[in-house]
Amino acid sequence: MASKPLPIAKAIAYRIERLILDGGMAPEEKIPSERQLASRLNVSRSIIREALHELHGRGVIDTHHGRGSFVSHIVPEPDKESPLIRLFSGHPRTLYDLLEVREQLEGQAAYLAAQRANARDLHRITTAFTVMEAADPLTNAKLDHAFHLAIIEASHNPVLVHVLDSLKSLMLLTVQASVANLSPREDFKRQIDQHHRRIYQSVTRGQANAAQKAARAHVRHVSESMKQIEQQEHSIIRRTFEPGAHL
Amino acid sequence: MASKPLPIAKAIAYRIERLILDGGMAPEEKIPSERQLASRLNVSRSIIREALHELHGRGVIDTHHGRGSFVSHIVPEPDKESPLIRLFSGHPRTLYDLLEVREQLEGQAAYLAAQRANARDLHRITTAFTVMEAADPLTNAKLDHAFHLAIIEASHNPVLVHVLDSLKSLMLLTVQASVANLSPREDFKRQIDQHHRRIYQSVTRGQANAAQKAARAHVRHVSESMKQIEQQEHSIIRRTFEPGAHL
DNA sequence: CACAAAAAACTGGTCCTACCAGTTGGCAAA
DNA sequence: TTTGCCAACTGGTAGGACCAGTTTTTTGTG
Repeated sequence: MASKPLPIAKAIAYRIERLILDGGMAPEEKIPSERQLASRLNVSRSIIREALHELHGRGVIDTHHGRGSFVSHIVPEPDKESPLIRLFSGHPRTLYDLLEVREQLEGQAAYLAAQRANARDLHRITTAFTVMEAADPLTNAKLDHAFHLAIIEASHNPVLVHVLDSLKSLMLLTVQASVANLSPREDFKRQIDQHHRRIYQSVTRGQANAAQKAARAHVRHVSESMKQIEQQEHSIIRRTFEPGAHL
Repeated sequence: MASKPLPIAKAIAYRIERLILDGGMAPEEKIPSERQLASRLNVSRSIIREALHELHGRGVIDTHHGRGSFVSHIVPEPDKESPLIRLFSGHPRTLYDLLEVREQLEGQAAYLAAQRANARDLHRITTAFTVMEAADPLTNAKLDHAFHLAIIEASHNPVLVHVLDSLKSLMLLTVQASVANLSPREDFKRQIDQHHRRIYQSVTRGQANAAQKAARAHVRHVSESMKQIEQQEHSIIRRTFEPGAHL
């Protein structure tokens, strides 16, 4: 009694989930089109559609007419007030709680990435790093994020990917502006660059412990810098948290 | 601007769900055949099938080849609990990804608790610990959870509390059974107790590093024990995770 | 050259028809 | 009566045709 002849649609749903998990797909990432999946998995498009509907029912993906299907993220958009969002907005202190947790998780991500990154991961990390290094400080925010994301995904731990994504979207609600204010300082940017290089080298060389240490130091440094900024320029961060703030 | 042009399949899924709920259909009750529904609701059978797949994904119905679809006997409670979370359950590998993350965060929680716990925190931790130690192994699960929760909350980091709570509820979906199988082993329980004591003492004495180390070792030990169990008793865990498995 | 409009090339959404594959129940033959 | 087979259900799969949004490319201007 090996196993019951599982219906293909269910099996396909399961395989697509695996594609999402093993592929280290981040939330909001686009899933191959129905026709692509159909030909790639050698089943009819009907089956793919049924499988996708099941996954949608489970809350795994979201589908948009004409655009495609996307991996959903844990923390729903700000529209549905998540208890978290409400808790966090308005309490600057929580920002540092967030960074405290991020320090651990980014460290672990770097650690695991150093151990598990495959050729494709290393290529993506290298690309992100070189692009980021060459870019001007203004457009740096997204590239910085891309670099960190590449490392996180290279950890091949979907739980880590999703948790850090949640934390990130929480931070976006609060800090993005202040990071931008942080960046221009020449010395600060140079320190950040040095951190990034240290992380990059450790990961690509497979030095797990060094990578973990570097990533933790990086987050901690950002956190402490923000604390200083906050003390110096009271208004900036506080304004960001103002109820009406829009980013 | 009444409502967005909701896709027919989604609308049909909603209508069928209402047929089930408003119609007061009992669990195990057969719902009309796909062809019947199609003609009665004036849509193609494809749409019906996609809608039914979505309902299956939500756990509302179960479908059997040649027999029909039936209202799921599991309480279709308006869960609202974990949306994307369900992606993780059903993939054994993710369990260890989860534990991997938990190891870090429980460690950090213990570390922070050792630094920040106030008198009230210490009292709660002590109470939870003593109660747990005196309890019989059967009712241990909840007490164990209470103990860990007390420490996590003593970290005074709301982010940490929330994230670990999410992970915990994830694990409950998957492991509870196997942990129950794990618990009876006398030697295992004794080891666990020793871990708990080590964590307890470190936290209450304010030894942050020791607390962190102990908490990490604890989670890692649980994880490795489960791996062993999995190898020994292939069928138990594997069967639980089988795609077609119904629990 | 720059830029906006049009067109092609995507994406998912719906319908259809035919056929395969399990399940059930009734009817006929032993 | 009992056996066994054959419809007539049920869901499962395939693939084509077309509609309806989105994105990208091309093209026709200014």
